Amino acid sequence: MSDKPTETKTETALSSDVTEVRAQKLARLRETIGDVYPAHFHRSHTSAELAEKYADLVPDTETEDRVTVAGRVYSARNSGMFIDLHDASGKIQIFSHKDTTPEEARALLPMIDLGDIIGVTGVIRRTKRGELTINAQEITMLTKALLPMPEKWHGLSDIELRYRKRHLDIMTNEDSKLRFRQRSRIISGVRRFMEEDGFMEVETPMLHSVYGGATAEPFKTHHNTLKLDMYLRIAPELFLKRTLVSGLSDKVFEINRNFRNEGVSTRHNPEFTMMECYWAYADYEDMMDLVERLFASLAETIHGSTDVAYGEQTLSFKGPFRRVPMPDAVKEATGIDFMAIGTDDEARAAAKAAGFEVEKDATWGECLAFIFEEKVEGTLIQPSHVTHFPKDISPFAKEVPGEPRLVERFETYCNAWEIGNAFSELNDPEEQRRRMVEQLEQAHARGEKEKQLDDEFLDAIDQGMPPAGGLGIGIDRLIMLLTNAPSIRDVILFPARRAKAD
RNA sequence: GAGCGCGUAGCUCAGUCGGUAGAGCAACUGACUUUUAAUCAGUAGGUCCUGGGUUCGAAUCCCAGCGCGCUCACCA
Repeated sequence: MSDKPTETKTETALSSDVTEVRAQKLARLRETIGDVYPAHFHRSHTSAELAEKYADLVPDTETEDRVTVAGRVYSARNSGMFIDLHDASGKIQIFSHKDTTPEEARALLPMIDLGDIIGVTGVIRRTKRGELTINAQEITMLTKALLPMPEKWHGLSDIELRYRKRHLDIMTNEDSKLRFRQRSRIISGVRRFMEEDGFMEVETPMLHSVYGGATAEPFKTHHNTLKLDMYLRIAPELFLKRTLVSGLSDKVFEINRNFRNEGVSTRHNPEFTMMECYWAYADYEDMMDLVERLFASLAETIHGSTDVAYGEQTLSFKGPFRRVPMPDAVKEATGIDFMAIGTDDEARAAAKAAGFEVEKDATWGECLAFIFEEKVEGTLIQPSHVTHFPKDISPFAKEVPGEPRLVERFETYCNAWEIGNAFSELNDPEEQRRRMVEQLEQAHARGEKEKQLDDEFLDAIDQGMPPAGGLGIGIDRLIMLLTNAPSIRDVILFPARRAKAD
């Protein structure tokens, strides 16, 4: 934002009794036990391993099995006699009673606060009420927490705090923890699917000296030694095609961040994760099959079914998805038959007559796309492929044979959001150059004077790129759908926020 | 960027008509000791987002700013 010096002031809680008390306890602990933040601790089991191992242990049964666990203290009852210890795998109860726990271990209890991380060695039993419990014999302070935990029953519910202090959100909100675990499984599921399908993962630059492959506002930065203005990439597309030209692999993909300097919303974060792939000797229909197989596989991975609940809807990711050409969809929704319209003038007139306010110089294709966005997009709830896009808004796609105004492109829609975009990639060097020059002129006319022609890309296409299908999937939105998340910020660990002025 | 809404204790939330702030959890002191949102008694904790204004008096009404949310625009 502004260029005032950024004070790296951490958001310490306001000084309160709570934090002062903890600081005092820390000081006292340092005096009595020495190292309050030891470097390592060996545990014998996680809580989940114990839950599994002792699943058949009946209530009110003791064992002689000595185990060691570690985790964060989430709650304490009966003056610390009962502690709920949480680790990443689950939780287990710790019991410290004068009959079973040595005095020196119990002496530590008053110094333990909710939120502290401790290690416990003791004997496994199951209580009368059925709770798997460790009768503590040794207790080790592993990390003293100086800040209190959020309220135990409601957790952290303030949305701003959940995004700004994600560690507390995940610490206390089970649904948030589950969602980020699912995110991880989805990302690895995409990677596994693509590799099993024969795609090779590659990494292309995120710093571009010429930005392209999409229409969007880039972030600008500068390389000091090279004395070079650079841009955070808005898309990896052109580098991936150059990789395809190289022959490194006939099937390449990349999962990584794109950056767009545009508005934020429940479906837009300035940096977002995209999976793009290019498949030599395939076309856009092959890419449709790929999308359907990928989505079904991910839904199965997460939900064990291709039916996925999102809000009030049940989305079916069982292929094949509905496939509808854009002109047909618009005709169905509005009665306007763009294929029967010959010129840009007639297209604008038809749009106007139907009550759409299109730009004065809008082309036939822009009118078609505009009406599609206005009338059709919002109705595409179940996964659908919209095919046959107008050429004038698709600079990288091949013409539909016999239909020079349309290209072999589709976008996959779900819940009215675009989540996939794919084409039969244009590889005719002369046509490619013509269309990119045209796009550049239009961009300059709009005042985007920094936009440049990517000569290195065009040079690579001159070398000969095999015919190929290309596809981009917005991974964050896909994760939203698969995890029933209402906002993109719910699936991004640390979403972009304004600097907190405090 | 625009419109609407929200901002009160560490956390979750009340706060009526404008009369100077409350509860639960967390914390502290103590009691109790096989609990599991443990229980009981007591104590402490506030820049009511910030700054102006109206008023005898503002958490409350008005204006501006900051932050957040939602919708729209740009975009994916």
